[in-house]
Amino acid sequence: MEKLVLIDGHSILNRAFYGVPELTNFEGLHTNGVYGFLNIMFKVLEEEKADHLAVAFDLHEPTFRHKMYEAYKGTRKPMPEELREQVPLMKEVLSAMGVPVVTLAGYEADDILGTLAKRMAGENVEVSVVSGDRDLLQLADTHIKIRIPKTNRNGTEVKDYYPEDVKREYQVTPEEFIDVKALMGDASDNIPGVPSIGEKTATSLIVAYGSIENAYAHLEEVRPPRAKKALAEHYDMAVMSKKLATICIDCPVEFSYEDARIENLYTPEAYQYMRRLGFQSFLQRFDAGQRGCGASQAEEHFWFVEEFAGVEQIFEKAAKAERVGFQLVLDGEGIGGMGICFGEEECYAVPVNGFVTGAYLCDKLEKLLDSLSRKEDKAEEGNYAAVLDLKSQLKYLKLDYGCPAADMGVAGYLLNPLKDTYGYDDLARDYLEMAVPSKADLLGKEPLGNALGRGEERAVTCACYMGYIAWKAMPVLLEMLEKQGMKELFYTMEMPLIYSLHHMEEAGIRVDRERLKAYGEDLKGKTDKLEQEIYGLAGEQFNINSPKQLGEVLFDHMKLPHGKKTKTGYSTAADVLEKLAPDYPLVQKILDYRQYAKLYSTYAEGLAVYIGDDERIHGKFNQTITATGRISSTEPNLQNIPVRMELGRAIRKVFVPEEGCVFVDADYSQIELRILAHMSGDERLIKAYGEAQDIHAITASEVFHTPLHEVTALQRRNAKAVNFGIVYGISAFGLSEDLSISRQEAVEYINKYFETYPGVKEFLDRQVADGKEKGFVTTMFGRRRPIPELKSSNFMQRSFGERVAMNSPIQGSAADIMKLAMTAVDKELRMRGMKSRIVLQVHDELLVEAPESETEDVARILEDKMKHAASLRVALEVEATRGKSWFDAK
DNA sequence: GTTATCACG
DNA sequence: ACGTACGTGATAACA
Repeated sequence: MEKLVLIDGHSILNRAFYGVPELTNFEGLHTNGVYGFLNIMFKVLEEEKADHLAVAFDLHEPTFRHKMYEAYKGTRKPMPEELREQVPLMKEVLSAMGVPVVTLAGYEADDILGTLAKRMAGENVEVSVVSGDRDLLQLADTHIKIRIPKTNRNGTEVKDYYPEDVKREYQVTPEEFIDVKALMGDASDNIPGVPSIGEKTATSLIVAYGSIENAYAHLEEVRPPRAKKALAEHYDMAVMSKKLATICIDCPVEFSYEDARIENLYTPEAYQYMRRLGFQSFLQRFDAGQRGCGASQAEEHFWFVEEFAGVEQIFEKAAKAERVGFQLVLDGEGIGGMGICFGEEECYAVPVNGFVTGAYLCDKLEKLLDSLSRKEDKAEEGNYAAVLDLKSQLKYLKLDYGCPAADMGVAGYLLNPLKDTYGYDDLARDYLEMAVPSKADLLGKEPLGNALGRGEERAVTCACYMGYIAWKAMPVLLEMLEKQGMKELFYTMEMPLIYSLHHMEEAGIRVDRERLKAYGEDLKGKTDKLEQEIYGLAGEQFNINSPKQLGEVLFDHMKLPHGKKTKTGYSTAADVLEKLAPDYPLVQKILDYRQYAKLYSTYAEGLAVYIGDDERIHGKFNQTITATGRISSTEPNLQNIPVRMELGRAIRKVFVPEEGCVFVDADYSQIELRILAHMSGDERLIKAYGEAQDIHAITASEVFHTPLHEVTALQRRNAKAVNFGIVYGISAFGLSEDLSISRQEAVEYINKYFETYPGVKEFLDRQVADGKEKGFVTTMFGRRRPIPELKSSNFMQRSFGERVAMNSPIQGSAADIMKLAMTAVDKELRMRGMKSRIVLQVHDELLVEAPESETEDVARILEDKMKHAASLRVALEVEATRGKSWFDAK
């Protein structure tokens, strides 16, 4: 028997919209409803093994049943804009998949579903109706199953109703269900019902009499008296309600069962939609052959070359090309091969094999880049070598400042820094409108190098794409950078930075293994002792690291007053516990335990595994992660080593320079506030920096109209908090939380600040206004941060967007300046042939390991290059210190 | 894989 | 009324 699935379009889209967290694609289009809808649809189709599918939608014009009832109409909540925009989109996506979208003027989707379900069930077809609306239960029949998706925390579960299921849950048959609903009414469907009759009474009446009409015929017997009276007085209303509640099962809808046959949902058109909407997880459903467009075309010209002579030939030809794209295969042990491309029909996958070693490939690539940069008829400056993830290749490829290779991943990052990855598949999708399989699609978790060594086709495809997409995307990306005013940023800031970061990673930082071990053992002792004391005070043993268990012990068992709650239970965050600590020694011990446990697991234990044979940690510094342009640090994170608390700060004693060396540490003093002064052009703030040592005190003096030397510690602290708040995108709530003052007081502080520095207010307002208009904000150097949240109708989202609009230009400009400074320092050290090396960057701080003899020069270079990395209307101040450990250098 | 917490600028 | 400071990454617990 054939199976037909009918979906209630609006109902499922609505359900999906509210069940899936906010989701937008790169254009800022809301996509969560469509995403959730497709999820439900795919799930149902797989479960049902259905061979036919159709989706019914309401038309927007008022429908028959509603019109008839206008007088009683309550106001239906208007559809939020974020959902409204997804309705036509949803229909387009379905059409692209070849799924019939059925509508009928004058009828609701319910009626279409009812009609089609009954019609097809009569034709010996098994029907499933998918809807979030329980009204549909009246349609349940032997061959009609009503399916209602429910979202719980394990995802979506679908509940099925045949007539007997309806009876079990509601005590009435599907037919009788109409009468129950008519009696009780339904505000959201504009069904008035009978006053004073609710669900309970309605059900019992229908269970007893089977229908409204029959109950009325036996009016004298009807119990309770309240129901009898109501039915007697409002019988007309009940009958009218029944008409409204009855779904039409014979409306004149045209429907071709054959058109609803599921041929192939995974069409090229549908694939384009999935890409545009950013639905990565659905892309896998599309087979390579069905992707269409450029992909298969290109694959015809993908070549596998493993013979030495063949590889030599490739490099010969490449040297004559006007543009080359390449990427080394580095996901296994060492170099596994490369992908290289220099024309639509010139894409090669080369494994390491025999004479073609990793060293050989690197040598050839280095020479190729050199020869390309010398060519006289070269195309535009720098536009002839495209790479992906250049930094990771520099370990093998000895390239340095001045090399013409341009990293297309970094280019992609500048064009949209909000993405997670910038692989060839991402670039192909976003900038070439090509759908290509990602490395994970082709190989899963298997290293590409291994598969390439065996000459597997999937590996050849992957390696070729690495070169091909770099090659093909380059002109597109560069043109977009140019148009968006980021070409200079790309070539003069980001490309050179790749080498600075590589040098820093290569240098690594020395760590005293033994001292770290001792530090860890000390912490272990402290935590063990505290653990026992906590069990003693709590009167029970539990896992202190589990917020759930801790919450239960503190707030359920011991009945301590609880503060905030998280969605899963009580909050045990530090700020909550700190309020309790003075009154409960146990809580103080828990706070201490937390601190020690954190230091132990994340720093003592966590760092140890990264110490290499050279006694150094070579962490990664990532260039394409943050939304604002900052660098991020991973494996391990060296940008969050403790400093604020004494015990934590001590760990910096294990970061030490090489014998005969010292650390020189230089950090910018309040760089973000200085940038604010510059970008806002506020004369008073600029003047303050011209004179000031202590900007927070000056701010306090001006905001509170107090002579500078009379500023109290409290006034200074408040001014400092306001300064921070301004940089973060001020909000009265945030400031009041931070200072533990009332919202009203916080508002006053902010107002006073803005009165004092009106230019700052204008600047911040302008960022928000510009951001709303353009969809992005920019740094001093033209770096963009898109802010789709500014368009949201959700207050919280939009407010977030406004704070981001105020913060990003400041944080991002500071990041830009530090990037310039880093590169300048690194270049200078190298140009002078010095041994000193930058070993860490912590946003506004550079740590340099310097031979004793170079110390003074290094300090001068750091101060000079950092101060003069950018020219602002206020001076950039840099503080340089020295020490025999990172701890001492602070 | 997600959540809560906490380390840094 | 809504429920927040901006930007990160690592860990442990828990589903």
